[in-house]
Amino acid sequence: MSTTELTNWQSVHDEVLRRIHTREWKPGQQIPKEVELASELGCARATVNRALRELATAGFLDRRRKAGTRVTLHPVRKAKLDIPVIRLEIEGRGQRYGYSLISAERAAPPHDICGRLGVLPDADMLHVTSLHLADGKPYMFENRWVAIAAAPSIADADLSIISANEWLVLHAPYTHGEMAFSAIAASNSEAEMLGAAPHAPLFLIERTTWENDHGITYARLVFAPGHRVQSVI
Amino acid sequence: MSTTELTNWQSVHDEVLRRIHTREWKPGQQIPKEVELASELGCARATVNRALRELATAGFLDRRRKAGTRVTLHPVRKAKLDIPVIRLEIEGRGQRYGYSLISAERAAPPHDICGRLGVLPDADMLHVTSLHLADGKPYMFENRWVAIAAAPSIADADLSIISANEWLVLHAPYTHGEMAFSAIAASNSEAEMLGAAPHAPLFLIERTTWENDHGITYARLVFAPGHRVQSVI
DNA sequence: CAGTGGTCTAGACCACCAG
DNA sequence: TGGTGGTCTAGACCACTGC
Repeated sequence: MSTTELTNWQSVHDEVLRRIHTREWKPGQQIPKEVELASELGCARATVNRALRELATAGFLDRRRKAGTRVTLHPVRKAKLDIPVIRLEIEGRGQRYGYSLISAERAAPPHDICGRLGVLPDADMLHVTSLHLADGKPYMFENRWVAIAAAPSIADADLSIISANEWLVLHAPYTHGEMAFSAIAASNSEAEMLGAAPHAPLFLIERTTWENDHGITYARLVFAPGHRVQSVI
Repeated sequence: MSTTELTNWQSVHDEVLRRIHTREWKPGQQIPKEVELASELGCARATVNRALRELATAGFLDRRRKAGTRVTLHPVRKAKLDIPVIRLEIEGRGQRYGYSLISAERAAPPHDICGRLGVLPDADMLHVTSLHLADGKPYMFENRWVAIAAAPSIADADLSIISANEWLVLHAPYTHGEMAFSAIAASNSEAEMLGAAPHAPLFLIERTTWENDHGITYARLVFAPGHRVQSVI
């Protein structure tokens, strides 16, 4: 079938993807085992393994010991979304980044924040609101709660110079987190700050991060009208 | 340092992540080379390589030949987002899936669709609108354009039984695509169909897919009020 | 139980690129 | 141009799981 030998994992990867795509191997169908493919293509089993493993992670193949490898029936495509620091996101568009702190004060967390982060109602927390600008125009309004216990030195940080977002990235790495996208109607204050009409549809990102099941921060990011988040599939 | 030997790539992965996280290895700092780590941890270089490669893909490490491996300065976290077929998305929540075709007719594509998909204005296209239901309630309104040239047999499909979404997944796999999220105000027709107030903020997903730089379909998916897309970081 | 994928190893060669 | 990561190989043992 193949006149030339495929001796690197990328070409094996591409060849297998081609066979899936051309329906030579149909959804649900079992494909040759690693040893067979290796001998057919003229390479080591480890090479085939590497290629098939990547395809399995990408959702094209289902692999199970003893049962073999099959083409996924309902491929669940995975979108990959890069999440840079806001400043870099804006600068990456070739725009000038601006930032202005609105408020920063210690306060007891509201009930819903406690639930999200898993902290006690009497926890010592920092409540920060700020506005991020692109080319001088409002870009995003940030409303954030930080558990001081998880990042004590933030109490000494000058958040009028560095955004809480960026400070946390530098000083309080998280082990895992959640992100949620939705659409909301602008509140009066949000509308005013972002230069939007009251009740205008705004894009909202909520982000919660933990350090080993220890809540660090919850951020509510409201974007100016027209904001789009793009992703490659 | 480590009393026990780490002989599998996952433990090496975790150990390296631990050192990054505890600031034993600081952002920007160069970490030991593969051979050194391998001998320190008591495993083969390939094992270390596997672990470091995964960490680099995840955005924690920057690796370059000759320059060595460094802890990423501004880690760009990657959100992973699963994109199942709508039916499975709804059933996955334990809800009953419903579907109703609203319209399906051949038509010349509007100008903006031509641009997005890269097809000619006189291309033969199928315009499909439909409503997806969860537990009998409106869940998402789908407005889709399909290039018939890219999937000829869709002309024969009975789209009142199987959604265009699902038909395409089964019969016209794509090689790559784009997805964009945003917030819009409900149009009158959208509001009526989704049971929302006029001008209510709605969540919009636009999805465009290609097969080797050959446009297949553009879909505009408007979700019922309150829709959230969640993702793990 | 036996077959398949998952992984580890030791060694080798190569590609890239910083110095 | 030499050092570092990227990859391939042949062989081995193991873990899971369908039969």
